[in-house]
Amino acid sequence: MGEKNDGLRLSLSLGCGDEEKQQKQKNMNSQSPSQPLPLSLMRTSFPFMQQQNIQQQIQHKSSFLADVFPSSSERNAGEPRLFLRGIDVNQPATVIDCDEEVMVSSPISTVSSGSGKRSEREENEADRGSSSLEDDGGEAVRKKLRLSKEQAAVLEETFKEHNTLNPKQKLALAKQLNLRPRQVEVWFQNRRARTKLKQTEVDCEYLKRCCENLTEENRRLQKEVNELRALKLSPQFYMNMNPPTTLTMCPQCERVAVSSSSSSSAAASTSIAATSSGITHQQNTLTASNQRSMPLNPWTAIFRNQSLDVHQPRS
DNA sequence: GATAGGCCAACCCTTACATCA
DNA sequence: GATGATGTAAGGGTTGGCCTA
Repeated sequence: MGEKNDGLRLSLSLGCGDEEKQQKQKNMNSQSPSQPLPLSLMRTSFPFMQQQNIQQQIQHKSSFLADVFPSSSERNAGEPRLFLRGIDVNQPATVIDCDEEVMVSSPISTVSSGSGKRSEREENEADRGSSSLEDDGGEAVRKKLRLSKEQAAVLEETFKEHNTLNPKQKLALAKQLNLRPRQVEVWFQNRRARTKLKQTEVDCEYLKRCCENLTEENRRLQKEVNELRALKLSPQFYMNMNPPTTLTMCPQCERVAVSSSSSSSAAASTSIAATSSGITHQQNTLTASNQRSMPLNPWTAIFRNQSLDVHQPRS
C-alpha cells in the first residue's frame, strides 16, 4: 500500500493526481512485488553497496529474495517461505514481549551509546542484547539502534526491487535480518522518504532550468516585440507597405485579417499574413504557431498548446 | 444499499541520537 | 574535547481503504 512511485510522483502529479490514487489502490490491494520499479528508484545510486563484503552479502541475499519474493507467478500466489539462509540466523533472537507484534531484537544491529568507534561498540554490545528503550536510572532513555551494514545492504537491495513490503514480506525480512517488523517497516518508510526527497531535488533543478529557459525566451520575445514596434513606427514601414483595401475579421478567432494579398512587410502580424493568403482558420493557427522555431522545452510546448487552444473556434 | 466504527498500512513531520569534519 | 552539520532510526498524528455489524 502506499504512495508508490514516490520519485516520479512530483513530476507526474503536475497533471495526474488520479494516477497516483490508482497506483495507491493498486499497491494496497495487491502489493505485487512484480510491479515495475519507479524510475526514480532506478536512478538512485547506492554507493556504499560497492563495498566488497557487502556484495557478498548481496549474493547471499539473492537467494533470500528468491524465497521471500518468489519470481513471476510464484510471487503473487506464494506465501513467503521460511528460510534459513542469509544473515546469521544462528544468532539467537531475543523475543521481547512488549508489542502486539513479536518483537525480535537484533543481535546484529548496534545500540549506539556514548562515544567511541562503531566497530568497538559492535563488539561490546553485540552480546548485550538490545532494545530501543533502556532504563537508565529509572528513566527510559531512547537508545538508537544502528543497523549493521549487512542489514542495511539487504534492506537496500530489497528496496530496489520493491519499495513497499506487504506484511508477510515484512515479517519474513525481519526474521531474515533478526530485526523487529517495525524496524523493517520504519526503514522502508524512511527510505521512501529519502528517495522522495532526492527526486524532489531533481525535479526542483529541472523546474529551475525550465524557468531559466522561459525567462530567456521571454526576454528574446520582448526584444523582438520592441524591434517590431520600432519598425512599425518608422516612416519606411508605411512606405514599403501597400495599404490594405479591406479589413475583415475572422468569425471564429476574431482576428483582423486583410482580404487583399498586399502586405509583404515583416511587421504584419502572422494572423494577417495567413488570412490574407486565403488559408483557413486552422491553417492560420498552425502557420502562426509555426512561424518561429520554439525551443525544445516541454513547458514551452505546453504553453504553445495553450495558445492553440485559445485560438480554437468558439462554441 | 447506506452508514458508522474499527483496523490497518502508509505517509508526513518531527525528534533524538550517532557520526563526522 | 567541543561543536555544528548531516544522516538516520523511531515516535506520533493523520489519512484513506477495507471490512463488518
